[in-house]
Amino acid sequence: MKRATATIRDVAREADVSVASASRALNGHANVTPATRDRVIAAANKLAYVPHLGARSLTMARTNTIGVVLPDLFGEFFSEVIRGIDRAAHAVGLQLLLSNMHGDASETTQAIRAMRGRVDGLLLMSPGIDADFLTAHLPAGLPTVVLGSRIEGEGHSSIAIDNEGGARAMVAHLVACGYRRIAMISGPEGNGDSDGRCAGFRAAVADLLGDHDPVVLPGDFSEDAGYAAGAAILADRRGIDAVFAGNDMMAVGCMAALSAAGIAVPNGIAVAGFDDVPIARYVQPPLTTMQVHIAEMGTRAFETLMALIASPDAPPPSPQTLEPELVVRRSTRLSG
Amino acid sequence: MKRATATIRDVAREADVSVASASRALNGHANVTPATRDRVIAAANKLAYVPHLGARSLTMARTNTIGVVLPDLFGEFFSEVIRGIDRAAHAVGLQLLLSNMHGDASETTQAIRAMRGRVDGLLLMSPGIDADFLTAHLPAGLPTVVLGSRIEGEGHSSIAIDNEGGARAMVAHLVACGYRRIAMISGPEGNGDSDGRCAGFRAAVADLLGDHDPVVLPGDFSEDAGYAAGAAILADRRGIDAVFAGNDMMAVGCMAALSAAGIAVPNGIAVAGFDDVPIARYVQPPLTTMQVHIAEMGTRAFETLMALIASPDAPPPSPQTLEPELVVRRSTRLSG
DNA sequence: CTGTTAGCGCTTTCAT
DNA sequence: ATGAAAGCGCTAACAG
Repeated sequence: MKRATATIRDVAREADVSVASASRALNGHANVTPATRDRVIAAANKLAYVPHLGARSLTMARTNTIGVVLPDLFGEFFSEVIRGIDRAAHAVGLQLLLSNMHGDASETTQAIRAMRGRVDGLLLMSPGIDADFLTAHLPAGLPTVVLGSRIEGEGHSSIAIDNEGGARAMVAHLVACGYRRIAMISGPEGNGDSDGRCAGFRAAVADLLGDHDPVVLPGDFSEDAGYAAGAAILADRRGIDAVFAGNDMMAVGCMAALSAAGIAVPNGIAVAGFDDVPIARYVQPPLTTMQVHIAEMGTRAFETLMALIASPDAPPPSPQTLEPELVVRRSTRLSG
Repeated sequence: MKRATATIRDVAREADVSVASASRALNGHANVTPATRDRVIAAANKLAYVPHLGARSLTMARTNTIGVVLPDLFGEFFSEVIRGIDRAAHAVGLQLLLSNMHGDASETTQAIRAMRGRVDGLLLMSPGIDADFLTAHLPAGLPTVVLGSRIEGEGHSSIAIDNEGGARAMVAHLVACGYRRIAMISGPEGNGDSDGRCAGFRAAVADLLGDHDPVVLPGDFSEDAGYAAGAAILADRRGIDAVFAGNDMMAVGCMAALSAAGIAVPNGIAVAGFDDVPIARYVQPPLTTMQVHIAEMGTRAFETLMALIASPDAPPPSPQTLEPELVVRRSTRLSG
């Protein structure tokens, strides 16, 4: 015989008061006699009463939950964003409704709709999202901030990594180290991060080295792609003395290819990455990379969302940007 | 002027039908004239109607959400469990309400209570949880399965890693490689995983080597602790020819200490870890370790939960166990 | 096939 | 200080 959890009505009856009083007592409102308050508390304990938050949300039109929809991302990134969001959410007592979405944009729409009535706001990260998409698919009046993509339209908040600036910084570092012929390994075609990094790279090599037609090898952010690119460079070196991979995993793969061929890093060819995943400091040699403060992106996105929720008629929230930070390790430092 | 999202009533009015018909049409029930169905759909589109899932949950007494409360864990583990859970949940269209909890057991209680009325079931992972705790703090009738701890009491489901078996397997491997004096670096005092691994280690060295008083150095699962333990071994070697770290990060730290002192791994001293974090394959030499199928633990936990939800009066769900798998890399293979 | 009615569990005016 | 009643948005009998 499975007895379901007691409702506030059971508590009220047990304490011999109205549900109204029970509610007031349970929520610590002022207008309750200490006596009845105690009776209610006692009854609640006796019945092991646990409030039904779903019902409460309905009446209060507030869920104390924020929705998080993320693409199906690989370990590190995923957990870091969540950590950042969670840290901030936890501090103010909010829960996270997660919708890790695999698949395409239509699934994003689904995920967003599934949030209606279950969250007070939305943190959204999905490739290839723009202002039009948002106005088209966001339930009216659901505060939302977009992560990872810069949303230009008004009325939408976003926070993104400055990939372009990061790439420029890396090229500057490489140039400062004395490298003169820098190749890049790009990420997946059409990927926003990859595009930004490539653009920054191109701009920087043009500015700093006068190189208007740098070597850019195709990649897809995987270690294997990095390895292949490394092999390609070995096959047709073209004077390349440094390679800037669009992310760390490709850099790692590239280094493996180089080292398999007996080319020393950084003395033969320098290698740099982007992201600063944990592995970066453990490979041989440790990898120079652009550290992205992923967790902070989550935290700041959350805080922006809180502000949005607090004042729904807020001033136009300009897109925020997060600067990656250069981390120099031995993969680019010319020794001797 | 911020117009809130339309409700089903608005749709009904717009389509000039009752809310009942609107509801039926929207949910694709059979008993609706195609004509009215179309009218309703049209109205819904026109008003950009998005159903309020919170309200729906209340009436249906089903949330299509499962709660996940996890301790505040470090990257890899966290994201892997979630990935495993999410993969399975996504397949059947369920959402995840996350409660990553920092802090102590009382916070666990909080987190659990906060799930009432918002989820159909609970996946719970929290250090030091037992059957008593569960019966005491679980809202009545909330199906729950515990991850990472073996719950012996009846009426509760659990799924845990076989730490003891894993440790035994590792010792067996080490012995097979020819190592005879194996030290262990333990995890944090009182940690369940650590305790299991140490117990397995002790049992195995006793069985296999007749060593009833092996060296066990204190650690806390951190890389630094591993380094310190490595240094301690160097300071007082006692004939140790292999060290089994309670997790990979300590193994990595230990190897760093050894290599800093010029001791070769594995020829001077072999090192093994536990977990198979991504870093394990990238350190030099690559680390032999016990691979734990974390994502699978999540998936299986979820499936167990589904079964629990489907048949609330299920047979006694015996605690499940997940076997780690030996992954041999170069940190333990005697060369030549 | 369709509309009316009654809740789901909770909070909150509005009287008393 | 307390209770009665309305209602959050939706679905599910129950009648027509």
